[in-house]
Amino acid sequence: MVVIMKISNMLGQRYKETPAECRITSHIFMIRGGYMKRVGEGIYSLLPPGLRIIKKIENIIREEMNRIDGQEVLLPVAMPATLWKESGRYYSIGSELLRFKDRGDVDMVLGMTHEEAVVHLARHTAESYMNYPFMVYQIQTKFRDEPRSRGGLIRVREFTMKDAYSFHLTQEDLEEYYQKCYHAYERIFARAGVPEVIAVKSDSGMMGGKVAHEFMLITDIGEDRLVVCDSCDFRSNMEVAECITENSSAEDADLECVHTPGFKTIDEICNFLSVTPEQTCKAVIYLKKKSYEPVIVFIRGDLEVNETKVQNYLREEIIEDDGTTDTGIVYGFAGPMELNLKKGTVLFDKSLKGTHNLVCGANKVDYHYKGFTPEREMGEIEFVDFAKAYNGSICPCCGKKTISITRGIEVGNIFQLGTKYTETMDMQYIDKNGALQYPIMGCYGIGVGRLAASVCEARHDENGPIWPISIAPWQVHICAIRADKEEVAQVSDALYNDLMSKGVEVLYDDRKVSAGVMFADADLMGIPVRVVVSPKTVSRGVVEIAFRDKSYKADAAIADAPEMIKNIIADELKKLEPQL
RNA sequence: CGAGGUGUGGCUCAGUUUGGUAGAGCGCUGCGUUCGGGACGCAGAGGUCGCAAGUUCGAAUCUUGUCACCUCGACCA
Repeated sequence: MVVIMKISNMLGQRYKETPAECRITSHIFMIRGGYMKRVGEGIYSLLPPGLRIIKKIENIIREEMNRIDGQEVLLPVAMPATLWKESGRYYSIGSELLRFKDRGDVDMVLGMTHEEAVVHLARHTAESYMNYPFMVYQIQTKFRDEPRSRGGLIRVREFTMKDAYSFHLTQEDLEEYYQKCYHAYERIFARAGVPEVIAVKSDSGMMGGKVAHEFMLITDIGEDRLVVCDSCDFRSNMEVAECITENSSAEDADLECVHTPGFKTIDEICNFLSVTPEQTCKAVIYLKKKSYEPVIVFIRGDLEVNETKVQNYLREEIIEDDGTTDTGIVYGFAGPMELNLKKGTVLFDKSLKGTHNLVCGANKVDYHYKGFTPEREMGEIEFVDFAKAYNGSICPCCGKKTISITRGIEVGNIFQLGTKYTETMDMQYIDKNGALQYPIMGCYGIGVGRLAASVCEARHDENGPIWPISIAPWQVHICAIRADKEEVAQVSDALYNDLMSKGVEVLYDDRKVSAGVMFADADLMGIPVRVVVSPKTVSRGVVEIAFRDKSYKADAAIADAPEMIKNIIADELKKLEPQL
């Protein structure tokens, strides 16, 4: 890695104003600071400072993957579609998978993840049980043709990802290794300067498998909604978090059909009939994506439907009802009783279980029922958890009403995959008894650029990023104020050469610009240790050493400065070492 | 893909309502003065106003189409 750089000949410009297209902090600073430049939608070029951050994060990840016996490999970016046809994902994945043809008219894809490629690599290579377990990983470019990229490096189409794949003989062995990887991830995020990253339970989506965790940085700009308990360790992605509600103590009442002219929404009904949303049962309507058959979810009026749970229950995708299908539903007045569905599925959320005396639609224009008690009216019905957890709902772990909802950025994930890919792609080994078996897989990803942007989100002030020293593009930033003065140039040149010879990474601002410009740029570069050399300091025989986060500022004799700086860097790096 | 918004030098924007042939600040080049928190003066370079068609004697400005970007939603292995 290049150790030194002078700003006077470093490519890149720093901007005083916020570019119009940027909204979030990390995007603003990484464009303003000349870390990267946009090329197309969700596609960026990296300039030296940006690339150096990425490389440093990669090295931390590499060290931690090696610690848990990972073997680094490199899988291709472009590959023949046949591999993806084998696993079936060529057909099941939508247009996020970029497909194209080569000159010979052969179907090709750009890798958006590498399960297929890694199984191709490992099958017929690990044919004996004695080869197991093993883990391979790569740090490679991925391309996902996202419908909407955003937020600078937070969500892009082309990005660098560390992806690891482990292969095991038994589920127990996978689970043990999964824990190791979980721990390695904690070390990676701590070393990258964001020890506050938490693991949450997550949906395994279409990756298959059962157990999965996502590593999240809590921040308001995060795209994922998280459910965390303020009383215990419960942490989950909204997609899979169980919603537990408390029933009101309402008594049974007689069923009564009432005239509710034009009142369709829960608010209107509650207002008109003087009830609270908890005393209503609403119908939320979806369509099955393939068949366009309606799916009606009945749920307590104050709650929202968690669509991921519905999809997982139905084992197929649903979409919002766009109103173009003749479903036979009386919109605004749909209810569970006398529901005249031509086709479709009716589901009940468990928030309705054990409730009494609710208001619900009567499936007749301008009419609702009062006194609806689901189990009395409907007889045996299956109640399933389809609701979104909410602030103050009951924690599934400790039972207290201390659930709170926050947002987070997913910086990494780990999955227990199982045999989905080894089976579809026919990867087998011979066990002790000579029988053929499918190995069990786990997979583990970290988005490198997204992690860099996340660190910037978590570590900045109003003037720019404050990079943790472990991933800072350089460790030390020399500001030579009045570099046109002979004595300043001499001292700063000497310091720069001395630090370089000691292996310190130095960014040297040797430009003949005003102090204001220099400091503003230094703030944007966010380098943790700043050394100021100026006529004032030189005349006193010192240089000034200051931390970017303002936690330290002191003068050092010119002769002592290099050694002192070296020690400071060692100390600061040590602070980021995880406590095993 | 749905709703809303925006496209004018490298960057941030004004000018569009009411058509008359393009401006400011920052940045960039040169000279001089200044200089420990985005200095100042003077002199320069740089834009067929996203693109296309139309209306008009004349279009950055009006009409239609199209493309791109931003925000919210859908999607997200």
